[in-house]
Amino acid sequence: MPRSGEAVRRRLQEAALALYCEHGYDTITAAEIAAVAGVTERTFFRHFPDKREVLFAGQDILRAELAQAIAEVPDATAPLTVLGQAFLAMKPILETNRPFTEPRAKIIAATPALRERQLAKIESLQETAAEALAARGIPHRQAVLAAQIGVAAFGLALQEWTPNPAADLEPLLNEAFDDLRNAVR
Amino acid sequence: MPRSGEAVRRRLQEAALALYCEHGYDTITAAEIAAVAGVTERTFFRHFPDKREVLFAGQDILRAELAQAIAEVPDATAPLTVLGQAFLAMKPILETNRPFTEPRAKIIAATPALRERQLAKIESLQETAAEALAARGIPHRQAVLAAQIGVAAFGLALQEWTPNPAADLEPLLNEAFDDLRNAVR
DNA sequence: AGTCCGCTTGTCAGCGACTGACGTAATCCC
DNA sequence: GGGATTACGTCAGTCGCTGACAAGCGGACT
Repeated sequence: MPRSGEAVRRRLQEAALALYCEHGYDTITAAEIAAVAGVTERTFFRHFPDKREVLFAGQDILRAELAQAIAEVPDATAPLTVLGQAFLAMKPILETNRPFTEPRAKIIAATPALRERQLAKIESLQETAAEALAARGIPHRQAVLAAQIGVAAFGLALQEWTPNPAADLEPLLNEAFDDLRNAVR
Repeated sequence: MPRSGEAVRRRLQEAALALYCEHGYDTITAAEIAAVAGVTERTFFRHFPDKREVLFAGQDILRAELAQAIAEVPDATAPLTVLGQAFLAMKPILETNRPFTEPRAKIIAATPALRERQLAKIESLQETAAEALAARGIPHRQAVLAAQIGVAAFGLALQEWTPNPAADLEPLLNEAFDDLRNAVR
């Protein structure tokens, strides 16, 4: 695997995050990001398919981790409890990326184009969750529905966890799942 | 109100739908759509903010109808049953637009950029549903959660209703809500 | 009737996102 | 050490989208 190019990629991500934060997503051009990273606009688009995706790199890793976490949950029949434990198992990864996720969330919330992309990422996360649940023997439709609800609860918990440095993920996650269960009645 | 311009707008929508269907979203340019509609590319972008939005016009109307339907549901404490009845009340509107929704759904499903936009529209539908529930006196967080689940069930029912001309919406809706309730346990 | 006004559209110039083709320097592998 | 990847730069071009200005058109007012 090419060890080179990885450094450029990281520099592009950091430059993009910093510039987006300071000047807003719309006013920053891809050429400017590339210039700060010391490369050309063309190589920016070689590393990322478009100007938005530079903020969503690592989503593939997250999906893979979630799939593995779901597969590794010890036997629990209820799909939602499986998801709850799987999400909790991803805590270390989330904490590692924490310094990036907060400014990232701010720009995304302030930029409709980025919010759209994020919704697409969330949907793909739902799909992998559904597949991972199905692989555990849960019927297709039920897996899809549980994934939808579970990911929604996960997002709700993250939404409160992200801007709050002192908060612990576990109680927020439990609270979100409980509220979701109550909302159905 | 300008009665003129409305005809151009409709022609643009129909031309876009037809061209997208036949040649795919990506290969069709805004100028081509405009040419078929008998106008210039510039006026296309005067009627629609971007190339995607031409397929999602009328979403504002749908949101308004949903808000009104939720407000008009006779007293029912459980937010999910309110939503169920509200969705059912929108049946006539959905059936009116039916000839357009099926080809539309096909292109959207085949085009990631359009799928992203649709997810954003669904999110805005969730938000209006949450607001309408809150206006009924339902606590904020509970309203948001119920809206999330309810809209998900609605989308599930629509997904089966759209490609099936003979299907009735009501049983599909009930089925979706029931499955969702069961998925929580 | 004539004029003024608001609205819609056409035209033009221009920026930024993105892509394909081609050349080049560094790196890897034998 | 030479050939093959690999990552990048350069160039040219298309398309999405926007601002500015002018032109036509109907409706209102006198």
